Amino acid sequence: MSGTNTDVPAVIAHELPNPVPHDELAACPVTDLFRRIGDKWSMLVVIMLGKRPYRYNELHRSIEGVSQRMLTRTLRTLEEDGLVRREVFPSVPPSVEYSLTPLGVSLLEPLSALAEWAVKNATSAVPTR
Amino acid sequence: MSGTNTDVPAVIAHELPNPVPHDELAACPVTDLFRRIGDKWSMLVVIMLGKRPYRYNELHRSIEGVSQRMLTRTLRTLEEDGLVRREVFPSVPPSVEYSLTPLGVSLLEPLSALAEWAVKNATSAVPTR
DNA sequence: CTGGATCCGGCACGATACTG
DNA sequence: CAGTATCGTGCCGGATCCAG
Repeated sequence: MSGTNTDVPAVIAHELPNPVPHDELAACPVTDLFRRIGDKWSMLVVIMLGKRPYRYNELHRSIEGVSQRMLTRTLRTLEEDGLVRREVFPSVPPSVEYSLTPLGVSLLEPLSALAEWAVKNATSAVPTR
Repeated sequence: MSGTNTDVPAVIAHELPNPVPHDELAACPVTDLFRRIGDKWSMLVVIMLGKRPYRYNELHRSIEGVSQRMLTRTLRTLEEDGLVRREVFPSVPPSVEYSLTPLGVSLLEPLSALAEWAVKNATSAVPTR
């Protein structure tokens, strides 16, 4: 059973001796990560920006389905988390370019591994839920 | 920049010629995957079950923070998606054991890659958002 | 022990209108 | 072009009670 697994780290099976000091915080880093990029658009944007830098409306048109509001919010959050860099070029029509930071690029690799899995097993899973 | 990346698939940059036939469906497999396991507990459960099979309350105690409702919902969904297998043993106190299907095991690998990334970069990212 | 049923608050998300 | 402001809604998710 444990023959071909890749030595899953026991980062989840931690025990919390103190039943959460103040309120409740990110239990484990994995949970925290998914709370940040596990929303509807974040990883989409990350993978897009992994191919090349994009401008705002360019992204908006490419993703097709995201609202301006959510695209802006997603980009802001990713920027705050240090995954995306925002560059403003003071041209006559103002242009803003978004790109991945080194941290974002490093995230791209495990993320695309997941993406590849999704593509592979898209048909084998239940299509119509 | 493209030296050490793992050849990111262009699964996202598809174009939808028809602006969604009926309602709206899973745009791309990646989005679809995250809509399924991108919730608060799914990948937690998958990673836990990747270590060994668990019984219900065993899982409930291990994850520490999940409610019965959400644990049940999560397990049901994962089962419907073919990632988790549910076995009922008709003992005197009824016992149910959950384990990963082969599909679930295959998902575990890219998932743990993401998990490792999260652990590595947990400190480098913004801790207090 | 393994859940199901119900109530309910918060927020993720979309649509629309407006701005510099 | 690149956003911001506001409103409305669905459903995610927790707490609690109930059941086989």
